[in-house]
Amino acid sequence: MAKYNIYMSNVKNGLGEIIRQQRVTIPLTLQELANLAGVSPSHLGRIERGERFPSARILRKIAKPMGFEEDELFTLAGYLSPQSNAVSESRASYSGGRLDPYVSKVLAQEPIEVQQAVIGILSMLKSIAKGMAKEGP
Amino acid sequence: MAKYNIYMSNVKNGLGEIIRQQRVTIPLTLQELANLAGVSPSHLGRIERGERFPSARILRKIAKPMGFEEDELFTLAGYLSPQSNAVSESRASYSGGRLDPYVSKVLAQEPIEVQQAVIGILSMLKSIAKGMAKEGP
DNA sequence: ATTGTATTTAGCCAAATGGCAAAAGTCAAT
DNA sequence: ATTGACTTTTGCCATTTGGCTAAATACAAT
Repeated sequence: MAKYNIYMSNVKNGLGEIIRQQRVTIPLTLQELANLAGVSPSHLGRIERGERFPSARILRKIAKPMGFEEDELFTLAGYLSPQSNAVSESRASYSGGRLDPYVSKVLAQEPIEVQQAVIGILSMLKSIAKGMAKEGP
Repeated sequence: MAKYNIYMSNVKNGLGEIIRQQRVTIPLTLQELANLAGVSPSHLGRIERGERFPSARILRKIAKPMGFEEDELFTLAGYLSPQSNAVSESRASYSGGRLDPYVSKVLAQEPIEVQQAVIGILSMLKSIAKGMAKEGP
């Protein structure tokens, strides 16, 4: 019987499973990911099978090798801030590289293809707008 | 001088600042959030000023009182899985309530208003599509 | 089957987390 | 100014994390 089963019991260990699934489909070995992330492979292994709860620091470290920019995993950040800061900055509109949480929530409801179609449309609109700007308003 | 400044030095403590900002704009006191989340206020305080790195377990706990469903904060999950499982499920296209990370990345580059305009357009398109479906293909 | 190599898991323990209780600020009302 | 109620920070320390090393386990190739 495992030692730290307090949390393993009914929690179904979502995060660990997801990380492992992601790592395997990349694909990477524990050691490779460990090197890329600067974390020990044994610790990663234990995280994946739910025997450890990684700190935010560790999550940060593994985010990039898993396919994301520095703390994009903590777009959380954006996620954590429904109405507050991002919009109320001095330069009123720059997103600071974060995704508005409401936008995110709505989009997440849609099928993947729709999500991707949306940004396809966006890029078309932008290119059109660019063309218009060249001609003048 | 603070004691645990190893990480405070050049990291600019993104996560802590964001959490505090979010908490204050809700608004909640440390104690209130602590009660709601089932975490000690002192620990929360230290997290906010970057003296501690919260574990994933703690992040989960504070996510809901900050305004999100159970582990929505760990839409991370969705975030962590660029091409793998979400799409390759049997029901080919349902997003599972997660946001495609590429989509997220692209959108996050845009100003907040653009992000919101995008979902505005999406909802228009959907309502149009709905109307068309009623008439027949 | 056996050897060799790559990958994962377990043992150990220094270092960090996270809770509790007490101290230090804050601030309004008297 | 002082009291009082409320919020944040600090000191302390049991528990947990996370790295290092060694032991299992998996898996080819011979």
